Amino acid sequence: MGKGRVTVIDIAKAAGVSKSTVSLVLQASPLVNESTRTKVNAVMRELGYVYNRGAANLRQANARSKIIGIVVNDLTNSFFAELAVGVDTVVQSAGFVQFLSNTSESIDRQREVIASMREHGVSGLIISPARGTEAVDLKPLVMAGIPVVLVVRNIPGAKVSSLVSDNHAGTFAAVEHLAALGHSRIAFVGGFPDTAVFDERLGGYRDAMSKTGTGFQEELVVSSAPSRAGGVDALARAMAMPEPPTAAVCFNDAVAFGVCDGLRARRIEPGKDFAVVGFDDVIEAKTTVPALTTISVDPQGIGQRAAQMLLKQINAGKPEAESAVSSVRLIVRESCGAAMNKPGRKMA
Amino acid sequence: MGKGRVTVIDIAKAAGVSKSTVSLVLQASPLVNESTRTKVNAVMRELGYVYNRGAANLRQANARSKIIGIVVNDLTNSFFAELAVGVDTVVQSAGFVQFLSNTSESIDRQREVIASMREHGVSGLIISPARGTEAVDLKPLVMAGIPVVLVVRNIPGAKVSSLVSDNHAGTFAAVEHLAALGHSRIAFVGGFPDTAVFDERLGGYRDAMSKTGTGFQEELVVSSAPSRAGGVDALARAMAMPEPPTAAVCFNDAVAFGVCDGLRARRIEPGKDFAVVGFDDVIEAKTTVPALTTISVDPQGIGQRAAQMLLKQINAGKPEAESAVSSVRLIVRESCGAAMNKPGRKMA
DNA sequence: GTTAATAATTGGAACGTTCCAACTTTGTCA
DNA sequence: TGACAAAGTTGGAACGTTCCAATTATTAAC
Repeated sequence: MGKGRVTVIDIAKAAGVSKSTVSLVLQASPLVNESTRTKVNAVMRELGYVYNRGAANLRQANARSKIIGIVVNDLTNSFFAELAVGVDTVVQSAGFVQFLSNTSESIDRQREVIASMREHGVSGLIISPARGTEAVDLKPLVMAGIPVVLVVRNIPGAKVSSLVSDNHAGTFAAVEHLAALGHSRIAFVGGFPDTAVFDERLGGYRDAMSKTGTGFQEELVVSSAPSRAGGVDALARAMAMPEPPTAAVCFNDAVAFGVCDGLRARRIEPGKDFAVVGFDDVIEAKTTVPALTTISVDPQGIGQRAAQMLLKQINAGKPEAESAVSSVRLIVRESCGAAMNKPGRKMA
Repeated sequence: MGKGRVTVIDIAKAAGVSKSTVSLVLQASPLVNESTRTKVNAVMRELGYVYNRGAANLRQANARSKIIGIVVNDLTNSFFAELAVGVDTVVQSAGFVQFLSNTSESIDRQREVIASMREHGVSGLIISPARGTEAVDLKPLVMAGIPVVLVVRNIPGAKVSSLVSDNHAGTFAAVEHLAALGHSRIAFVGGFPDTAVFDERLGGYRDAMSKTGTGFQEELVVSSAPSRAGGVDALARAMAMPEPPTAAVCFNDAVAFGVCDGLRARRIEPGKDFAVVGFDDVIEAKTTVPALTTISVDPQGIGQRAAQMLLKQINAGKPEAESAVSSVRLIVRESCGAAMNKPGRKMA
């Protein structure tokens, strides 16, 4: 039981050098003699020294800490969990460590969390903003020169970097594929209408419906919470129409799973009697039955790329905002009927 | 663009008081006059002051930082994502912030991550250890007096707190339920045999099989990776037996989903022709079709309780190790056949 | 009007590190 | 030999905060 913690001074004393030398060893400076270095390192191990980053980056006011913060709006959604894993892999290998917090779509919570991270001196932030976040909420961060990368949801007017999926292209491709399979009554299912992501995905759907000649019809858009339960609910409303759809492009995979659940409950077999396409390609998508046709956005990849963008900004010194769009691709599996013998043209 | 960051001294100067007074305001000390407090607060807001925790907990060597670390072995598993959310809710409301890292079952990574957290001065750690973690790996932490709560997996010999589910009781109840429904060939499916959790769950299964009179048979234990894919694989091996099982108690929900997938691929309807019971009660369990009968362990609840245990230790000062078992209960849904008319006695 | 108690405020020292400029030692060259 | 450079090493100051003991201002009591 050492009384206080062991410091560089203790090490210096025990190794018979000055604290300055110990500090140089810590920073792997080439200035220090090899034999001194090994001796100091030995003493550090022996005394169980642990580096105090707090003290360190108090002194070096210029270089900031080795912490990056990541703020997500719903960690229980596996999309974000995977995104966090992607971020973790790259920041970790750059010697950073990650602060992760979950806002549960609460703006207040988000404000607290970001404030707390600033207090801890994060070098940068990766944020998937809560619904309703405005450019002004990010103002203090850019004023302070803290690099920020927005992911998943962009915020117009905020002068920060962003990395979002090509939502428009995703749903566009999904509709084209379904049309090629012979579907014409294709619904757009799930998601909250007041979000940018919803607008983009809906836009891709709308444009593709127009282009393929079937035309866009407002009634085929059925919104809901972007969750499995929301999917079940939305499908019920869709099937209650006078002329129900034969296929659905879903807001995300969670909704798509819900749609499949709802179909089965009605004795309609997804992939056979009805085509379903998701969005995100979460891990479960390929193992579920029927395997889900979906738009792959590679959550881990996005996390990695966002982390790289952030590190670049941190190292560059001046935060040069940069906008990137992560490309997506359609992964055809069973739930759209393409992998079966015949496309799902016969309806219940 | 302020040149340097704004400090208490800047605030003091602008408000016409001393830095000590500003410090007292920061700590919400009752010593300071109300009018002074409001003036100082106003100035802080005006100048955009942000508290420097690094400097603060450098000075107060006794009270440690307001950071708690959480280390999980697989963040992509939604069980752990939910656990993290549970931890977050309670530590956040106690004014702490959480460091989250993912080890991906790598012992080396785990060591790095823990070292990094120590450097940042975490006040305590919640750890779901990577496979193969030994008591000696935690030694430095207990030596340093850093409170640790192990979750999910306990490590014998480590003198730290732990919170694990009552695995034995869970599988025991599952078997009893299936036996009551008329099953006798009940398999235990999935999981890696070299883990404590596996042993405990298998133990509950074994004891219940003996008690119900059907007896324990080694061949009915089919291990695999604890994932959806592992479940598909294990089921294939189980159905290849001369006398295949009519029911399965699965290592966890992921495996159970895989088993359902595998059954459907064989045109066997889970919940009707074959009974499936999972373990964990992840969110998807109740919305999937058929809804999964499972052992509820409430991941968020475990996270919350672990966080409470940790905070208690942090506040107590001396880390008094405490072992808790989180009780579980059987949630009967459709996949075991109980909610249907007849239990699944007719076999393929 | 003096003393005592209370309320509010304050300057300096300390926390553990890094930076800087200065210093010592050793080696090289004219 | 003296001058100079190179290689290592070093003490003190600084970073932004909190703690402590001391100080001043205010009120209460006699």
